[in-house]
Amino acid sequence: MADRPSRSYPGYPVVVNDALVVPEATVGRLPGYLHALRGMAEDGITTVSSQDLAAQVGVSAVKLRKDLSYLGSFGTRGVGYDVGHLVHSVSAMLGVADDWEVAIVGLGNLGRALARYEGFSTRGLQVTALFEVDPDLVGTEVTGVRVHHVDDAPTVLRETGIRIAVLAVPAAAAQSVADLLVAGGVTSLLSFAPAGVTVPAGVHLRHVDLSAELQILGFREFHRSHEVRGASREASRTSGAMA
Amino acid sequence: MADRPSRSYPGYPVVVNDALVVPEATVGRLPGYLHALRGMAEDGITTVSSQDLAAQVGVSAVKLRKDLSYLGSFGTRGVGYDVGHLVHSVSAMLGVADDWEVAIVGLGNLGRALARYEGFSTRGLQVTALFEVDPDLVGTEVTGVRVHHVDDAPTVLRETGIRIAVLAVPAAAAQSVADLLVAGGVTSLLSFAPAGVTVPAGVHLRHVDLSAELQILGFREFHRSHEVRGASREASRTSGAMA
DNA sequence: GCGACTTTGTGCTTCTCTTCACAAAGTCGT
DNA sequence: ACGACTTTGTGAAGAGAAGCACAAAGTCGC
Repeated sequence: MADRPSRSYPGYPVVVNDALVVPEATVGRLPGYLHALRGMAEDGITTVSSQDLAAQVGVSAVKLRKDLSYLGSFGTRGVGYDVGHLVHSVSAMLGVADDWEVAIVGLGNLGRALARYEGFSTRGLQVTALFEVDPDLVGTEVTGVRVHHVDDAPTVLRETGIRIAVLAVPAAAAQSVADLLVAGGVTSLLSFAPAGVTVPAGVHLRHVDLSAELQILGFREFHRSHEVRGASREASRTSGAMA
Repeated sequence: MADRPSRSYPGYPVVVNDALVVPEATVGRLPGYLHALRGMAEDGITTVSSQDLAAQVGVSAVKLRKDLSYLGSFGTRGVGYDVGHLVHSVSAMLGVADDWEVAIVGLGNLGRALARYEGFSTRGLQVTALFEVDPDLVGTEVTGVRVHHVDDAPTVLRETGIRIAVLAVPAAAAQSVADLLVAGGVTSLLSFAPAGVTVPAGVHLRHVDLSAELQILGFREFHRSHEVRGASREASRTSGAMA
């Protein structure tokens, strides 16, 4: 316990010269684990088996264990994992310690909804800057946060040092706004625009297309004639935008 | 390719004995292709190369070609693809012909935003039913659609035959509401709840966790010390210069 | 009509993620 | 203390997706 920076292990790599080797897929599931774990902690649960936690999150137990193994966190065989310890491990890995400041660009239906979404604050995310083009909105406040003009984004972003931004603008404006954000020093971008956005290497881009999600479901409905997949027991399919 | 009787005929579904042979990953990209193609069609563009289309969507050209090959659609070597034909092929594959009716459950920030989102209609999706628990909202209308009480979901869904639903309720209610929807005959579910939801086999579930998306970006920021890995995974369009 | 050039289509390789099988390590009842 | 039972951790196998290289098939200029 205490601190164990290195968990040297026979074959499996966790740290290679400061570069973490955690599979992309695993990272995508960590937030889910953390959320479930926190809920458990609040309920006073101190120990949980991979079986139970996995069921709650909706993944297989083996997958969960393998994921956790990358964190170097240890459960106790025959018992399970210590919830508090796990919360700590996963939080540390995700860097939740620092609250990340996030900017939202575009205050249409979606942008406003995101700005007001309470779910962020409890997850270490703080919306501290808003941008719009509509002059009627610029200068106003949404949930206590000032709305800037999108043209001022580079300046404001640099001043605040915000590096994570959410793109909730129309498809047509997506690319140009993205460029503006990158110019402002943003290095992680979450785009909701139904359009392809390209960014310089080094900038992380994730894309969530709501219409596409539904169209994919429509596709499944359309071709509903395959009982072959997955079959039995809990069929929980998580997916976000993957890139 | 003269030697082996590959697949089907000009431009049509690739269905083999009821079992669809289009990779999951490909399906996930089809909506993006379709969107870009429609834009091109509107601009009067009649022909496009895999190179160009891929760049616009943000994937590699080879990936695009392979994806399209599953549709059995044919481009012309040395020229490219016929936009109109491709729009038709992809639409047919996605089943966009029929407009899918979609129900939205939960009219919080996110639910309302989705209900008002204009992007759906142009993509073959029609929001035709809304559900809430808040008695103040039940009975009202949002963008011309009546709001029902969530308890009436099974009935309403059965009457309307809606099979695709969007879950935009708090985490705590997610599972029970999902059960209700499934009881109403929903077979495809898109959940925004930050909680694991399990559904019976045969029901398709997709999960989008907005907080998780940002947390993943936070993770990348936190561990930004690894510009090593293949650098640009996406086609990088550095502002200004060309490669 | 012919050769240079373009662009598609795909077999094969490579890589990543998932699943399986099982040993290791611990608990609990008696 | 011991043996039955739980639950973790992980090597190895399997599945799926991505990328490379190249042949096939077409266009265009002359």
